[in-house]
Amino acid sequence: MLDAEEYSQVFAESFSSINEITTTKTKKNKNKRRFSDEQIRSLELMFENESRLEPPKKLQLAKELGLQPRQVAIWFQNKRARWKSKQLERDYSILQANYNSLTSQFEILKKEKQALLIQMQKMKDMLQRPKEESQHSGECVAINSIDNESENGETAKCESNVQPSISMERSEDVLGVLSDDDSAMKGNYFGLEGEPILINTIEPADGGLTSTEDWGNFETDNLFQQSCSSYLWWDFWC
DNA sequence: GGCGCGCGGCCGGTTACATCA
DNA sequence: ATTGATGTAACCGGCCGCGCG
Repeated sequence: MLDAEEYSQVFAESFSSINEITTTKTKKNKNKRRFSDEQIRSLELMFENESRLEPPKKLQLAKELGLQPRQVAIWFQNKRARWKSKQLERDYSILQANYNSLTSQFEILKKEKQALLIQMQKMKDMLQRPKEESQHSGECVAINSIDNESENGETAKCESNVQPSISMERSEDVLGVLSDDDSAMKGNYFGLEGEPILINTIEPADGGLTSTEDWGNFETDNLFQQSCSSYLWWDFWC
């Protein structure tokens, strides 16, 4: 804090050197004069080394620059505030870039998911067709035989109530999960579920997960491998 | 050891002024 | 010459840590 003696010293100096004072007035006695370029350079240089000044250094710097210690202290306070404000802007830009990157990645994933759903539907139809034909003709369907053999250890009999291991009911469950709202999937893929881990997902805008280059190398096989270990609805593929 | 008190420093916000387009 | 925007030195009030009695 500025004591009375220091205050009086500041004002005495300010009012005595009229040529350096642009204006002197106001009820708050604000006597502003901008620091010289040389003073600013020295202050900036010191700030780069340490954003907080030890009292002895503050006194020394003030003496060297012909300023009051109080002025140096205030300059550092203001500088820290300005730096913090700038830093916030930088952080915001990075976050925004990462968000945009994640959004585009998610859109790609969504399209891929749609393509997979269509593919799955086609396969489902392919499975359904032979079953219907067998019901009409009374013949066994090869796929049913294979499945029953693998489960029961013996050749399956041609019974209409025998269900394939890949049941349509289950497939529909799978589809049900898949066609559920995107937010669940989004959360699982991007770690948005539960406690926010925003900081952990942040990557530099020029690299890491968020880079389009990496995304270009993204392989769905890896996705399936990862998913198989944690998502039951991918059992179908495993 | 816990407490109140004064002091000094910092911070967020604000004011008043300088500068520039 | 005037004016609005921007930058900044200085200030204010509140908070916190520290030393001391």
